[in-house]
Amino acid sequence: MLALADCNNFYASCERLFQPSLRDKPVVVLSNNDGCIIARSNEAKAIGIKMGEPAFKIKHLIKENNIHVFSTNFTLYGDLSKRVMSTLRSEVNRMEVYSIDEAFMSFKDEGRLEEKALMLKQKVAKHVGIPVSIGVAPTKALCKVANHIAKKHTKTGIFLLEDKKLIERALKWFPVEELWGIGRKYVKQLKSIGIHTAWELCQIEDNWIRRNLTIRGLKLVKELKGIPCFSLEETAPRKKNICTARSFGKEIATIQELKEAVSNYAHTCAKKLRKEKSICNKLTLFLSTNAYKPKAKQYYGVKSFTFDTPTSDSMEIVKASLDILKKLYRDDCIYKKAGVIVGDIVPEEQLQLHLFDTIDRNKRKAINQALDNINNHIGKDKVKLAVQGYGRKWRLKQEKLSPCYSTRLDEALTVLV
DNA sequence: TCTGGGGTCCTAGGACCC
DNA sequence: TCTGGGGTCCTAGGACCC
Repeated sequence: MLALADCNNFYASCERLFQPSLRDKPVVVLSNNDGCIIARSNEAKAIGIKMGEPAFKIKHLIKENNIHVFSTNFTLYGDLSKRVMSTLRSEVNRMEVYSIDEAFMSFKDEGRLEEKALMLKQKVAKHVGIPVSIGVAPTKALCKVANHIAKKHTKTGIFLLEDKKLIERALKWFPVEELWGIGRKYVKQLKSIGIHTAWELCQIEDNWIRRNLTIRGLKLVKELKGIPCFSLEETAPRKKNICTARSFGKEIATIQELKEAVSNYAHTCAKKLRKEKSICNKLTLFLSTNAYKPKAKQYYGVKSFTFDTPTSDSMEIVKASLDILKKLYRDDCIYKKAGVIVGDIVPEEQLQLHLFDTIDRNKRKAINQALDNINNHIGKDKVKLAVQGYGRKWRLKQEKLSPCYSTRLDEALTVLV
């Protein structure tokens, strides 16, 4: 048996954790640049705030209902996620961290599965303070179903889906659009042929599923029938691509400002590569104008570059990005977004040298290591490349940013006794 | 009228996830 | 005024090989 633990309204719960007075209040968290709603407390959901809704469109609702708004604070969420995961890990033998707020765990056939789930939930609540729901079932897809039921239709936040009859009952009621792996397009296609529930999906012949929903759809159906097709992946596989992309706080037009933004994104990609002990062969840069301004001139530029020798060197990756930028830049456009993607990633130790390489790679490695060490010690980007600049204009808008309570000593909560 | 058979590798686009 | 970011997997089709 497997269990899926999923944090309830994770980002909203993180923000609330340090402001207990918001416990029963509507809370929302915004995306980067304070753009869209990406998390809602139950109270905010009840008011009718939708996921992904642009914040400016619901200003009136926020005001009328006194909804508490937060800018996204990934440092905080990342740290609390780690704490939730380590608490769960302390109680199970095998676990897969599936996302920032979800983990699959193996539950041995030791009976009393519900009690074990309840104990886990209570331990996380006590040690970290984040509410989780847990679904227990024989396959991952059924765990997703069980978790959904646990979250929406139980008081305990625990649901066990083991008994064949109970599984059938659940699937006959479970809407196809809530299934894991069934997105908007597939829902439309399925509904057009009269499939509305998970159970009905399971009645379709395999060939049709295979043809229309690909092999992944077929695996989903098998999992719903209790045949495991997705195994527990205990170690995260090496990333195949790493992307750093941002919309700018304000639109920018000059190549100088773009250079600053792009070199910062490129440097971030390089840092992420080094953290994973990976090197990349390929670099892609893209630039885009504001697609929400249809009257303005629209442009989307994208171009890739292949390194002769794979690298994770900040200087090399920044330089290559700026070379592409020069080629993509058009001075008759106003830009809203840019991004750097490094791909074709291999492990650092599999470095294939190039016969005519001109860079002293050992020296560069030492420089990058020193850079990372210093910045990890005394603060992000305290030492950086000059080209990264001090520009303010393109930086994120984060007007409602909460403190990094759990990762910065100077932002820790002050308690008056 | 009618033109083989058996492969691999790469990429773009589309679907999905959180 | 104002609309996120970061990923994966699958498939079809093209280019190429013998």
